[in-house]
Amino acid sequence: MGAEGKPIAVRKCGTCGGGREDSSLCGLARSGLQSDKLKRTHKVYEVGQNIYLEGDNSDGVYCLKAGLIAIRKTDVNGNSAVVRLVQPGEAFGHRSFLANEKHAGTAEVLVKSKLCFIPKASLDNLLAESPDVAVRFTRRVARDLREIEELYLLTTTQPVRKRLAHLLLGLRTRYANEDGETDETVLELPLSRQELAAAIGTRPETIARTIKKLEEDKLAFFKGRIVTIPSTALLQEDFEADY
Amino acid sequence: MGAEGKPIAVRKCGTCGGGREDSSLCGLARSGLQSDKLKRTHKVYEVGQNIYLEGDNSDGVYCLKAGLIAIRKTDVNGNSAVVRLVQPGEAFGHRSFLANEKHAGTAEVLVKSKLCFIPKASLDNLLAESPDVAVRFTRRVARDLREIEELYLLTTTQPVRKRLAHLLLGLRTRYANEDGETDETVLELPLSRQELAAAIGTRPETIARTIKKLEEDKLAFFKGRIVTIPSTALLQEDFEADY
DNA sequence: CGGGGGTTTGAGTCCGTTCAAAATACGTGG
DNA sequence: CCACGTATTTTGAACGGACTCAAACCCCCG
Repeated sequence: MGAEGKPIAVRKCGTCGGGREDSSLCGLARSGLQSDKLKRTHKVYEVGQNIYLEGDNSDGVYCLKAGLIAIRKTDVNGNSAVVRLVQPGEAFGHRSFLANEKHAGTAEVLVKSKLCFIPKASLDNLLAESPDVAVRFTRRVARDLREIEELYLLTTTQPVRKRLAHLLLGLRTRYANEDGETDETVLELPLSRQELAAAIGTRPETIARTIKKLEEDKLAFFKGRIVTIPSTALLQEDFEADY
Repeated sequence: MGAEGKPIAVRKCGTCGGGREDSSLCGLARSGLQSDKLKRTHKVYEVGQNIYLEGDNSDGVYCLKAGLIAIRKTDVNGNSAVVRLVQPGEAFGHRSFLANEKHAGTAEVLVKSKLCFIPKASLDNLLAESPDVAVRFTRRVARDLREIEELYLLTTTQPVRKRLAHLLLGLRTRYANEDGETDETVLELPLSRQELAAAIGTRPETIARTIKKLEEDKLAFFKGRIVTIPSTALLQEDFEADY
């Protein structure tokens, strides 16, 4: 009954930005049910706010429209790690909903964010009526799983320099101004140095020193939050190098 | 329409061992479909064999009945990390099936293993007919996701000593002979030192040295694969300590 | 009894951390 | 718009955990 038979196109949710393919919860939801049964609310959060805390009950699923969110896990001793960066077009909070568990991490706003929220109840209806959507959700989580396994491998085996290069290359897609001609890329970091450090699992001091090295090697230049990469190909090369 | 309405009890698959709750693919499958539509095959693998390789197409899902499997991811430079240890009663290979992707890791047999295999085709039927089962699968992956996030946090923030203590504590449940009286635990490690090292993301030399330290502190004693833990409470305490 | 892989030990190095101080950027009120 | 106070970032120096390389050791198997 729910949804059309063929896979719901990889579509963005209303005003959702570029979006990671197939992650769009909003688009997903809207194609599954009539919008009258699907209560979506929209919210705006300022930098530094938390959308939910580790240990909170899951009350629904979020989809980021604009801004930047970090999902951070903390242990009993206060150590913490940023487990994921949520970029516009991506969903978050879905893991706990799907597992029927409390939130396993805190969602912190790094950049003023607009997001839409679909309450648990709506989603339950949606899932019950539209098996299609369930499959889609499952894929989403299965991919999240692969992604964090990759992050785990990267973080446990590569030095900070490579992890930073990797992050820059990843951010480039969304925040860059590529110069069609020269392969030079200018991007505005959506993160502070501290956040940069947390995102790759190191300290701010190390970030500063690593940045300096990258500049010495002319792979990237940092002026505040503006990063200039003379050649992404070169940076990529450095990232892949086996030194 | 398949399956009874209420949640299929958290049950073990036939001969599957203790099993992690709700992970039992076999039990899951059996309650969803008649066994004639569900083709399960049983296989035995020797130490050192690979059940599937990173990059292989997913052809179905496995459930470990006895033995021990490591899921290892490798990058382009040959660096690798054990992303998960599969213990009896647990499913593996399901991520790729659910995401409809190629295997993202290699399944290596660490201890002679018996397992059952449910081919893709059977599972597709199962999922199509029994939404219940789909939900269950989704939960499974959602929990896998939480677990590896926890591993990520542990590995990026804690020194080898703690990670080793954590692994011992985890293995204890399944492989230990607890002494009801004294809190002393004796367990036979299902892994070699090399595998121990891989499992916590370090080198064999570091494992050897760390073992020595644990023995100096009288927290655990190693004779070959036999580990004696005078007090799991003490070991746990050391693991949680904030030094 | 002689390999041969796995494990342990030793020495030296390196990357990243910690602690502390200096420099810079930032926001707020005057 | 400037000045000030605060927070962030950068720099420096020293430490330390884990790694590398290499050799010795051990245990299991043939």
